[in-house]
Amino acid sequence: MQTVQQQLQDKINAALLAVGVDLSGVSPDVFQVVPCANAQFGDYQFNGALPLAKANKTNPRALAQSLLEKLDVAGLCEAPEIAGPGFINLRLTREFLESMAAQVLGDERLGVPLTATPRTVVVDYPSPNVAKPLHVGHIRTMFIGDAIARLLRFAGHQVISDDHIGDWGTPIGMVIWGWPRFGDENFLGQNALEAMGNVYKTVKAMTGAKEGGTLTPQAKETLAAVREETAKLHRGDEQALALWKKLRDASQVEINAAYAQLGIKVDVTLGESFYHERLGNIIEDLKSKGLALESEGALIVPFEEPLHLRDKPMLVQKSDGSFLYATTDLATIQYRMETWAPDEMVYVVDARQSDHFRQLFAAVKLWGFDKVSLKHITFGTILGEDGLPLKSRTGESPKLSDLMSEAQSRARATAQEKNAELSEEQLNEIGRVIGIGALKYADLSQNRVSDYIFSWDKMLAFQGNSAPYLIYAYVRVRSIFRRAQSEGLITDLPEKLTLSEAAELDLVKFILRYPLEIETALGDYRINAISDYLFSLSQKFTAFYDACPVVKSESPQRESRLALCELTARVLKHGLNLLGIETVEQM
RNA sequence: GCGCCUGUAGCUCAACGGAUAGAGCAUCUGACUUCUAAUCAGACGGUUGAAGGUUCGAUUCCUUCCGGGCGCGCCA
Repeated sequence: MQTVQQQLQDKINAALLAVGVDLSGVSPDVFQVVPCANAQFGDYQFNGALPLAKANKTNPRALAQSLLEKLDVAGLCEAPEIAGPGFINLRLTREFLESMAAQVLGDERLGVPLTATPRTVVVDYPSPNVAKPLHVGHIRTMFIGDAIARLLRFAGHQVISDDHIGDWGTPIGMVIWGWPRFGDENFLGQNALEAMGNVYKTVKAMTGAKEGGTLTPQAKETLAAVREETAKLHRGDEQALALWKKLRDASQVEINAAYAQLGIKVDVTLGESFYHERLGNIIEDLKSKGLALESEGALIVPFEEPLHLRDKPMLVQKSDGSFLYATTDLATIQYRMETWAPDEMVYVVDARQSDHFRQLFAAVKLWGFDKVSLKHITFGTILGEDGLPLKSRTGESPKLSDLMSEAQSRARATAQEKNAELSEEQLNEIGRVIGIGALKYADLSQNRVSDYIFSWDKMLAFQGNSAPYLIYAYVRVRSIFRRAQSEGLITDLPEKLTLSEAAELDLVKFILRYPLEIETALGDYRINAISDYLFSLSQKFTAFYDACPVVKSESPQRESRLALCELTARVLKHGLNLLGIETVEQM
């Protein structure tokens, strides 16, 4: 089905054609029909008359007037109006809204069209390092990455979420070297990530020990030993490999458990180690193509463009012959191209790695993969209360597992306090859904590019603009339906709604904007467009809930309001699902 | 030094180049014998860091300056 915006757009386009205005030299997004920011002007507006007037050497109001004469919106809108300097304001008719709402209700996709240009997209997330514990700093890649994957899938794209875990670099080398010295075998079985994280932190501290600004002799010695241990692993040394496998598998179990608790779904897990056999060939290939050069004993890929990378080459092989992150990333891209031939790869990674990805993407282009679109979807850093980034190695950042259990127990306690009729089982489920949902919402409702300071109260907010607020709106609908059911008032959904109150009209109009919000969010992966929309939707529903009795109203208004409730609930549930947030039936 | 990001209400944040810059929290006033008050109605709160520029129109784009964060060859 066509969205409201598309229908209006078609009418405007036809009018533009009929008037014969010169569209050249004006950016196409100027012709977009958009929702009015302020409802007092109308529901949608067309602002194109202003820029077009200039190109056509006329005045905007006159141009808007001639457009109006050719604009046929009968059946959709009331008579259009020209306002201000030349805005054309469109107000949808009640009849149109009544019939559109029923159509959307009958549509599995809630009125959201499938993309006209499906792509195959690899989404790279969360890609944690197996040697370090998961802490709150990891939630952004998990939540944002997962939401992007869900959003793309819903839009009709082929998505492969690929967890590129860090299991072959220096961090795991540190743990392998340190394990016989500081490792706790018993603890490994109980909490692998923490057991390994402890060793990692110890070794990291040892290799970083400084005196008067330079590394101590012991630190240098340890660093050399770690490098040798890592090199042994990469050479295929049996002992190192056996220990590596044991440690990696143990931490993978825990990583998987965390994903399961958080509802993070990855399609494939292909860590760095998966690519190690390719690395030598890649170096040879880069050399033979003249892309890689020797510099200070190491091998680099230099760049001519972009300009700021001119003095910033990408290092692909260390002077001791071992490989780096960048090398593995090249291999990963090669593998993905061979295996899935994607149109796009999306890396959901902290903004601090921007330079690395610029280098990588530039190198990949030189290397010959110039068709695939490579995107680094950056996000801001989560900072500690001191305003500095959380660091896993200092161990001072809250652990992800603590955050999850705190969220769930607070949500459970609140539910128990609010509703005495809930069973133990229900309380546990509500605690889980609301707790995890609140965490996700706190992160996803924020513009992804900005940093934020971690705060328990912010992450676990249960009032106002928060997941519980949205889920509560959903629960209220379910509650109405339970009541209606018990009173025998459930009938087939009406073919068209019967709208009279301002709150009803307002709600319907907003529901019909869902496709537009999905489109906005997909534009540059701005997930908070969805959360903002859902919050406003919940506010509008609550206003309706307060103003319009449902069960106690008379037919056909009752059926119409039930339909409107159902529609709201479905959009809410659907939108929350795109964010990876579940719903409950009662709370 | 170079590069990227950022500066909006007391706090945390929104705002495809569009009309009177919006929410939440906090503070204050009200609303539960009512389809669940994890709620609602209302009040208070702004020189969008500063100055220029482009535009019919700038929180949004450009320039400069000021403040904050991050990154910059053998880590990932």
